[in-house]
Amino acid sequence: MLRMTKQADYGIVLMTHMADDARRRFTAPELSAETQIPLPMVSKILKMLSREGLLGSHRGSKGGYSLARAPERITVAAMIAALEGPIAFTECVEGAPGSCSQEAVCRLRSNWQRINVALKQALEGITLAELTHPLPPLVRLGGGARTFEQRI
Amino acid sequence: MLRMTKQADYGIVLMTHMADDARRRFTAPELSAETQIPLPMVSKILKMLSREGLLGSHRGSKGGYSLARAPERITVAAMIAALEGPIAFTECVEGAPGSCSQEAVCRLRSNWQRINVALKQALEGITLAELTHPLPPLVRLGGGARTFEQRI
DNA sequence: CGTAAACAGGACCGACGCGGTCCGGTATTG
DNA sequence: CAATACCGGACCGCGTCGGTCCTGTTTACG
Repeated sequence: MLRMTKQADYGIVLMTHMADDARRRFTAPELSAETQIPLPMVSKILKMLSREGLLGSHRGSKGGYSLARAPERITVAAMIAALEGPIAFTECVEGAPGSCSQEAVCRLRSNWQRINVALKQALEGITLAELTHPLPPLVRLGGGARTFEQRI
Repeated sequence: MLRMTKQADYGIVLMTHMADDARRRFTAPELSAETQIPLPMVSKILKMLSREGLLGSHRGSKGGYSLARAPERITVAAMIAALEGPIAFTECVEGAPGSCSQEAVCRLRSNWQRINVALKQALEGITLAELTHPLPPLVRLGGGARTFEQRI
């Protein structure tokens, strides 16, 4: 568990595919054929990404979608947030203060927030450009527990 | 989104409460009263944690649950895993090789695995003992993006 | 100017999992 | 033997996810 939705997964597959030819304009049918993801799904996801400003869209015949920014400037965090809302480990992290009845006495909240921030920053540290490399030489995630043993 | 289930959330609240008095034996009704979590829910969660070996249980009158190990030796990762299964960002990370049709051509898998490992290690780096401190002096998560910019 | 291609918006739907409850059984204490 | 408490599992409503479809509207091209 603790996994992201299939929509976000698909979305990242689509974006990665588009990043291979960053200036090209892709139609939904093309992307469906090239990624094997069913067309209606592709269409739905591209619409969301476009609405969220990660893709530019051009209507009409010869229309299609293209990356709104260079792949280096699109983070994994942004894609996930666009497709499944803000990244929040627990309800109390996401909600406005007061949404949790235990808030006053809950010692966990600050911990969750830290974990959440760390996860978010990890995902913000990975760009679409880096995803295009099968075994990226620089993935901004430490490989060992040591990496996380830092004082705040 | 990208959040853990309420069961895991509750479970960690319960465990944290128990860690306050690590050698005490708690009954489900007691814990329900002390945490405001409905009894049937508490009962269900404690059963799971016990089955997974994080709690010891004693039946009969004067029975109850107690921590199976010292709070320093119980990680957040273990609790989450016990309550909502293995930590897996995407299906392809969790499933046996072959479960994803795109596997051969998918360049993303290795990236997901790294992200997953990093997340897992972050959660493994936090112990129940640390959760009992409202603002723990040492939470094993970097506070800045720099922390993650390390070569593997 | 008409037609085809393609995006836009949103309704719609089935299925599954989550959150939550309840019950019958068994072990332990006194 | 009675009370307490864990154990296993059935059960259920409801929301969300995954997925489809339909009705516009915009644009290119002949």
